[in-house]
Amino acid sequence: MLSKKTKYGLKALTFLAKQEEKKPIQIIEIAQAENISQKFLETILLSLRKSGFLGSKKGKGGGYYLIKDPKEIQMIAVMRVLEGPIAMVPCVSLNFYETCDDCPDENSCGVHKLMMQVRDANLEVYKNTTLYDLIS
Amino acid sequence: MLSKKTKYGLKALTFLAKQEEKKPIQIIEIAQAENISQKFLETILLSLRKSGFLGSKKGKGGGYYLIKDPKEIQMIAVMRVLEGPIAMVPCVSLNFYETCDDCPDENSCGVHKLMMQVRDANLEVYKNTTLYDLIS
DNA sequence: TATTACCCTATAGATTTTATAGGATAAACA
DNA sequence: TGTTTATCCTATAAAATCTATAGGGTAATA
Repeated sequence: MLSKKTKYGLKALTFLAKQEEKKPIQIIEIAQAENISQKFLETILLSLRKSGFLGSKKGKGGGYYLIKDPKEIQMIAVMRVLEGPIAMVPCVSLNFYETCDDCPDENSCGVHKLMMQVRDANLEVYKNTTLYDLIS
Repeated sequence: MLSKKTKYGLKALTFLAKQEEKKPIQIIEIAQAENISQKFLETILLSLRKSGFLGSKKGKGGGYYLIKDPKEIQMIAVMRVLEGPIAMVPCVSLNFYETCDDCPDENSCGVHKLMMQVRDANLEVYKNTTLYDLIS
């Protein structure tokens, strides 16, 4: 299952990407438009800013805005920040690799084999999709 | 993340598929070979039996065994039983479709668009992989 | 300096996952 | 026929994770 965090994060990003002007948008405006709890969204946007996707401005007229062009934002990077590793098991993760305690030999493990294929299929999608693709 | 239930279920299935003779194998033997809690595995095997993947025999000499040839067992069916829907959001699920309360229009929803592609990529893998592929 | 709106961490509440308990049922075999 | 063996089945406890909120801090604007 996709977490609400990821879902809301993606919705916020698409909302910002759809803006004509690139001026800051308030959290509350995004929250209302996308039916998201404002406080929850606040923490999500914060992590997106810390990850380099968003910029922010404080005070009156403040809010969040996209730093990069939507065409330059790959879903693979967004998903890793919001949802975590692409792989469904750590033993096939490219960025968060860990051995399984219970598994004596990865190469003869059927789960490993299957999950490698699943990982690759997902990587393919996320690498070839940008934020722009989601709004067009 | 892949749940332990799914991981253990897949391991049990591959263990059974690897058997030369197709006589019943006791839960405890699978549990020990694959480092799984016996009682937890018991509930997993039960659901695999109820779903038609396994047969069982009670009493001395009893245990679980595969009903079909590993080449006839598609991962798509196994995954749906163990892990649930393939789709990451109900609004793109083929078998468990539900609308999102928060989303006024699926067709203009970026999350929907992305998750359709992810679903299709995963379906492709799970449909084209059999239990036999995992042990060979 | 008052107001606005993001910053940040901790933690409460809800849900799901993981695992166990404990007896019921059925088959094998002496 | 009675004992042993091993699955059947449901409820529930324990743990982990996800979702959401609280509540004050900080910086920018006017």
